[in-house]
Amino acid sequence: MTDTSTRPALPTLDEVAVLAGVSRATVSRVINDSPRVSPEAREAVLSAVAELRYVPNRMARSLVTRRTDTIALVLNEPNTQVFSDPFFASIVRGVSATLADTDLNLVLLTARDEREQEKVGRYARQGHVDGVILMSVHSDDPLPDILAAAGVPLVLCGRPFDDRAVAYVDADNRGGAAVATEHLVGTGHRQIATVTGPLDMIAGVDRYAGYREALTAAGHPVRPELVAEGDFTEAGGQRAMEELLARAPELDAVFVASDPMAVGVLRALRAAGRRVPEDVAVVGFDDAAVAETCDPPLTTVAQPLADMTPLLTELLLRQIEGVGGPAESRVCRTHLVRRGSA
Amino acid sequence: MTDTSTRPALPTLDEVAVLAGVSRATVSRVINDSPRVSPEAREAVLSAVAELRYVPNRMARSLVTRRTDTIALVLNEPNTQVFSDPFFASIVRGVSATLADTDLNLVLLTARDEREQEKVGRYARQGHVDGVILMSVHSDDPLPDILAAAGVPLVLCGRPFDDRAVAYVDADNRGGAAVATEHLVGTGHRQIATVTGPLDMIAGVDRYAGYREALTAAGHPVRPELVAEGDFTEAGGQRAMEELLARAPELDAVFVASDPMAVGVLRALRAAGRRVPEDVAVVGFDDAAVAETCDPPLTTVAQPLADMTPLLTELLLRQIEGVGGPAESRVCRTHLVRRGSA
DNA sequence: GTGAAAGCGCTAACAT
DNA sequence: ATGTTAGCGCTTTCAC
Repeated sequence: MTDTSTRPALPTLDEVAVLAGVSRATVSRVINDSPRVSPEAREAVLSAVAELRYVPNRMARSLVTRRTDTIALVLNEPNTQVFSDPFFASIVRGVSATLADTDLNLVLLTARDEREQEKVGRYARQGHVDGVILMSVHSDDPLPDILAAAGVPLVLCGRPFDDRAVAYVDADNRGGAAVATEHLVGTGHRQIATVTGPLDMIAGVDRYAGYREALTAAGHPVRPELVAEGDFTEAGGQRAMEELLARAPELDAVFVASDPMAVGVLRALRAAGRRVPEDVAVVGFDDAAVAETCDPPLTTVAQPLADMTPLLTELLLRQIEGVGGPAESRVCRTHLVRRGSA
Repeated sequence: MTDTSTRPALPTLDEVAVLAGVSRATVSRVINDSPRVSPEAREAVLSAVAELRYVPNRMARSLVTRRTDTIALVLNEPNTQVFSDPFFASIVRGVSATLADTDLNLVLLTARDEREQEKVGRYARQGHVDGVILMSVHSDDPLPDILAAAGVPLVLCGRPFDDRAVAYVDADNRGGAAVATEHLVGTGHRQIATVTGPLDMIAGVDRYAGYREALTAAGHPVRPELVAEGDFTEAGGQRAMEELLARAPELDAVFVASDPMAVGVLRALRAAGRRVPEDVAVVGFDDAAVAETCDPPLTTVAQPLADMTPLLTELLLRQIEGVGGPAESRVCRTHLVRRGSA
């Protein structure tokens, strides 16, 4: 009995060629759907392929084509909770759905600390992937530079802090936050507070900027005691809201920079005996599904995921194909979804 | 100006060799940490490598070594919520931590439907990875067979349904459930119900088996009206508990097959005016962190993740190295963690 | 339409 | 300790 732990020798192109009675070149043409093959030859090759259960060796192919036909989605987030973030899950699902009918593979890479970031950088530089989609970029993220320096096609999911020459796709966070705040202004509120996202994330910064912009445009002052920083989690939202209630009980509305935080905000308001929306109006952002489950359902600014995920792969593929000039970015329009009585 | 969208030509081994004034073989030896290199030669090569920013081409290397130094963690779960499952997140974190000090790469692959499963199978067969860890295997999962047939080293995270010749790592679900149930018997309870996991998952089946085993051993009958099937989610647990309360209000204890479900169970009990643990004793399984957050903290059977994740990679690497005989499996001991007053 | 031949960048005997 | 040589399995001109 031979060693069963050794991987079986896989059939090669030549073996297929011999069995089909043609040359390696012809087999290669059939495999790659070249039109310059006679029906008989194609037939013979295909049946040989089937008989031998032949699968092309990607390493050999990549060595000459310089393509791997796989792209990486890198999750660059130190804390563990990335996975539980529905935004993240939606992006993964969206991108993988976009790639479903192509022959491109998608691999997920995590980079929780500096060591893992370097590993990811190396992985990409070594030619394992044709391009990278990078998620959740903090201000001090070294990965964009590493990858850009290595010439690896790159698209960020989320606007980078400094407006460097990197392609990205993002929601119009500033505009969406402004619309949300304008809505509160328009419904007659005057003491409009905000629970921001973490201000070391661009989504947090931009949504906060939109809030201030809308207040200023409406002639309202931006009062520091009406601003509390959250961390995009339920618990963080609750904590921030408790802080706001302690500092400025006179507030009559809140723009919450994410819907999971809004869940915590509602809990804090309820605990404090404030009624929503009669006493305090609340508008969220981001995850319409979460907003829907609130009681009462929350008016929220929906993140246009259906627009964003196809764009991510589209821009990346364009870079990989090498068409067009400099890396291109896109910002997707957001819109207010009115719900309940807010 | 040349085309900037084209990837720059990367330096090769030969260029390093020329610059260092040695042969390619010597460069290769330095790169691969061979001891048979003089200090001077090593020095010269290393500085040439640094100067050219040389990175070995993995495709070329893999073509000859037949190793990619990357393993895949495949998430084979149709529904979206995998990502939000803390068990899944823990496994990913654990495996990637185990691999941190090695030079092995870890890629995550998702397989949500049959099409994606085939894609994953192809990816592995084409030689992109040295081995696969497969998570969340349902009874009809075709992936194990596909991979096994292709001779791809494979370790399942979770016992397979049929006891096929596949390596796996699992917690002692049956034993743990039995211990949990014995604990309820031992504390004087007589009407011990259970909220099972989904019975198309082996973890659900095994924990249910342990429950019955313990009851039978104690001379108690297994009463169908005391059994309700959940789906490992909070909402599912709550629904199942409501069902049990309607069917058998006389119950005085519940073994809940997962801690997230236990959260729902507690909610249902509270809503029904039942007090825990005075009126109904509850014991959970699986996620000690969740059990800890319950009010009061839940007595639970802890999943031994710290044991399981290193084993997953260990067994896989052993297969990859080709040492030892047939694929080896391991079941990790579970233990009851007493908390609160239950 | 098809085949012959030349590599892609690397490792691994085998010499020396 | 170092260099020479022969491929790994595939794509791709270039002839025919």
